[in-house]
Amino acid sequence: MSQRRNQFPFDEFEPRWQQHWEKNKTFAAPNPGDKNFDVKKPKFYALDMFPYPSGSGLHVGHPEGYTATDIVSRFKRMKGFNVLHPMGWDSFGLPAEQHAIKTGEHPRINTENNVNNFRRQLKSLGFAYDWDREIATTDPEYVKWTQWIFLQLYKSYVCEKTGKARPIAELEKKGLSREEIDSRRLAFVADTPVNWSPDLGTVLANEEVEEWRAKGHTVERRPLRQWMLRITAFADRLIDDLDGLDWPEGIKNLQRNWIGRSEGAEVNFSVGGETVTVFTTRPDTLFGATYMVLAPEHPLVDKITTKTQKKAVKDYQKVCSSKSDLERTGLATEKTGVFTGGNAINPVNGQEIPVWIADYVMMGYGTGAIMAVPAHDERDFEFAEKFKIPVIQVVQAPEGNQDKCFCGNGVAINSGFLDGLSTPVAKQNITEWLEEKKLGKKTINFKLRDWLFSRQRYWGEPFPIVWKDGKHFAIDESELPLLAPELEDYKPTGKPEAILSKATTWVDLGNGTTRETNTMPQWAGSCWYYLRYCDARNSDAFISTEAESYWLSADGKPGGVDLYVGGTEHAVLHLLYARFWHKVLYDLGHVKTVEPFQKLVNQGLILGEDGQKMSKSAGNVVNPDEVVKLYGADSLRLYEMFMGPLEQVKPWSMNGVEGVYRFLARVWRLVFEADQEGEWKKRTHLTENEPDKATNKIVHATIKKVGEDIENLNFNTAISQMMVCCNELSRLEVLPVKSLATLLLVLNPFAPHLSEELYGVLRKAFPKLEQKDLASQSWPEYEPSYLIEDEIEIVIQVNGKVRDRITVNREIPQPELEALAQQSPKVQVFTDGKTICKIIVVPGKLVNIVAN
RNA sequence: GCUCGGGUGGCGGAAUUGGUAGACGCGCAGGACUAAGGAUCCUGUGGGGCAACCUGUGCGGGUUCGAUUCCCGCCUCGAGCACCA
Repeated sequence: MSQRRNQFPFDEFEPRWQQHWEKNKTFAAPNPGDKNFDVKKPKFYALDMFPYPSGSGLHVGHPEGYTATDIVSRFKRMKGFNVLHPMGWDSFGLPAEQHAIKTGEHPRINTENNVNNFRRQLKSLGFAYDWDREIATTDPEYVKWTQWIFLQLYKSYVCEKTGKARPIAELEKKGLSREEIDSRRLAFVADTPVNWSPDLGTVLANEEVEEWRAKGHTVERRPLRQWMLRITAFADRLIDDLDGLDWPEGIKNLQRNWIGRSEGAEVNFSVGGETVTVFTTRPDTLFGATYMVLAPEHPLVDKITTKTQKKAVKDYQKVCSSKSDLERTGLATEKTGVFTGGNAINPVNGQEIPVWIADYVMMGYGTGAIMAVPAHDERDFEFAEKFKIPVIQVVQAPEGNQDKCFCGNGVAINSGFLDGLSTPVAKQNITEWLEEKKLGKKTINFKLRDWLFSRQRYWGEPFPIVWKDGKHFAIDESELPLLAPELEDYKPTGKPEAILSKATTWVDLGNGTTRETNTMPQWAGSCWYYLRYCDARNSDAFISTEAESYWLSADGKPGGVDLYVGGTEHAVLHLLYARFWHKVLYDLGHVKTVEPFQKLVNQGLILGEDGQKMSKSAGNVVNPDEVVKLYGADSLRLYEMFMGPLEQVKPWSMNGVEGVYRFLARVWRLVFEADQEGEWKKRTHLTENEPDKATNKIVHATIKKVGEDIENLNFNTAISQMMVCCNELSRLEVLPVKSLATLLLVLNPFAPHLSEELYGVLRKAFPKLEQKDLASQSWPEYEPSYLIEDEIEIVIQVNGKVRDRITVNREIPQPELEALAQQSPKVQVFTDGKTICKIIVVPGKLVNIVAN
């Protein structure tokens, strides 16, 4: 490749400005109590989802969201806000540990290297972060407070009356037993079936299983003693509080769906002396129940099964237990099941119905048992058809509905005292009836399960817990942080024992006391990092009351972070977990907002140039370092914002980068021109004269448009407007510096290096200009009168089609305009011989003549 | 199957309390400058037609003086969820 000459010396001035900002701490945000804190300034908290510092470095998806928040942050600063715009590292995680397994090197070393590389890359893009607030979830000082928050969960329970988290000490005062108290903690131990991977040496979350299997790891199900967090106690609030948030509707729906609230009733059936409770959302169809199904693992199956069916039932249970949840539920396969031989008595009419077991009923949802109403449930219908079980209609579908199996609302029939009632009324009536007879009750069920919180890894926060005589105890807060000991090797044992159990001297505290050896999942650190940024160096508390009140003040809204930008991949993980922790901290009085993130925006994925997802195997990965080297940081920033709407998925294009690079070069050449030797020399066409009308118009239209577009996160159209402005200024023979300086000022949030560099030159040459960096200046006000034209162009339509355009005075009276329109020869071609029946005038825009 | 979000030139995209479709950029074509241009500048660029004009925002209807925008019915792409009783 031949040598290419840069169109402007970004490689020289970009690093220089980055050092300038770093040295002057230009973007340091003062906290309440700090010397330069101005209490009159409103705050703005712009947050990026902090990255996991992987070994492969930044990819172009990171700067997309980061540039968006950076532009908004710089803009808000200019608008007089005290802006919190921090960055940090989600630095616990499996890859660093796998590196350690291979090399024997402590994961901290690998993590630090990666963090250093990420920091270098981010700094090379000129983001206006307050680097004094940088945090890493692996920092001992950070781990300390993550563990401290865990202890708050451990020491809390949810009051049944208020639904709020309360200190566990209240239960101790009431004299509850140790067992009762432990069973109510927000952080508790339970034996539960989990996904265990022997070669990874840890349990995995359900949603991680597929990913690791695809990479060739084995994952099996087995019951293990695990730490859980009682997120289910917050299910209602996690759904209800979504309403007040400025989040994409799609993400809200994902969370609602994930939490999965459904209202219905529990109904008790009697089966051979035992009571089997089922959950249904359609208690109104109780008269139509023609059989019952238990999950194969249901504890009552053995008691119910008759002798003759014993073998068939056992065989079926065996087949089911070997299937994973995914195999059972993944592809909608044909219904299977086995009759237990037992019969249940329908409480509403005393009829006997057969009890089956089938794997389409899950032990983990509801009560693990259902009443089957084949006439009004598709799954039951399918099952009943296959096994020749009767179908009884109990809901009359509205007129015209021909479905064999009708699942909607209608009118109850064949249902005794419910007959004639509409579905919602019937539901209510039967539920009241069941409650009266103590045969059931109104119930709300959730899909959400408690959060499996322990991992058997090394590279995570150890639990601040010790064990003695089979009981767990919190360690004293003064002992935090509790750090993991050094290990000889990090290889998994292959047994479902946490890897920290290898560190016997660390584990064994004598007197029969041992440490908990599990560690927390990566989510622990990301659950509260947005709080720590507000007061990152506080060693007395995870956040001070003053910092919390100021930075998270919400002005009546639920959430405190003003803008949170990141990908959709965390929709039901991080974003749900963080909301949960925040609510616990709220209940316990540590924060004053109910929600953490008021406004959330998801940036769209950037695809490769080929329209495919970027991946090493596809060979379409774009390296930001490479782009910065060829075109500069400003070009990268500007291109990623110019590609299209922030939320949209869009493909990369190097030609597109070239396009914005040319635009920046044109801005550069408003100030500089190359002489014979190719050296950049300041141009002589700059003037202190007042701009003319047209120049004022475009410049002030740009101020207005760019400001509004930034507020609405429409960066692509803001850039387009600045291009138009630059093009117009390029055409001027004499360029008023005043206009140019304004363009540079509005360009500054987007292309901070180039704009500062050029402004630095201007302000030296023209002492009348503001003698401050652009970053320290105020956002300009636009002058509305400059935007008004005296002469405007009016479109003239005949029957809705454009036939002519005329230029008229802005204040022209309507009758005169109508007359002018009709006089147009081009219009008359289409109106001749026709009757004009109507003239529609849109002021300032068009005239439509209706003729036929 | 359900939920959400899309479908506009050769490409990324702009415009919707209904009012000039295609801003801006890329690409392409022609020209200028030049020893040279893969730099820069100028001009053109949805399709058809020499032209006047005709036509055009996934498809089919509707409302309207006027629809990319609103309504009804489809097709299609992407993302997520998926036997949740």
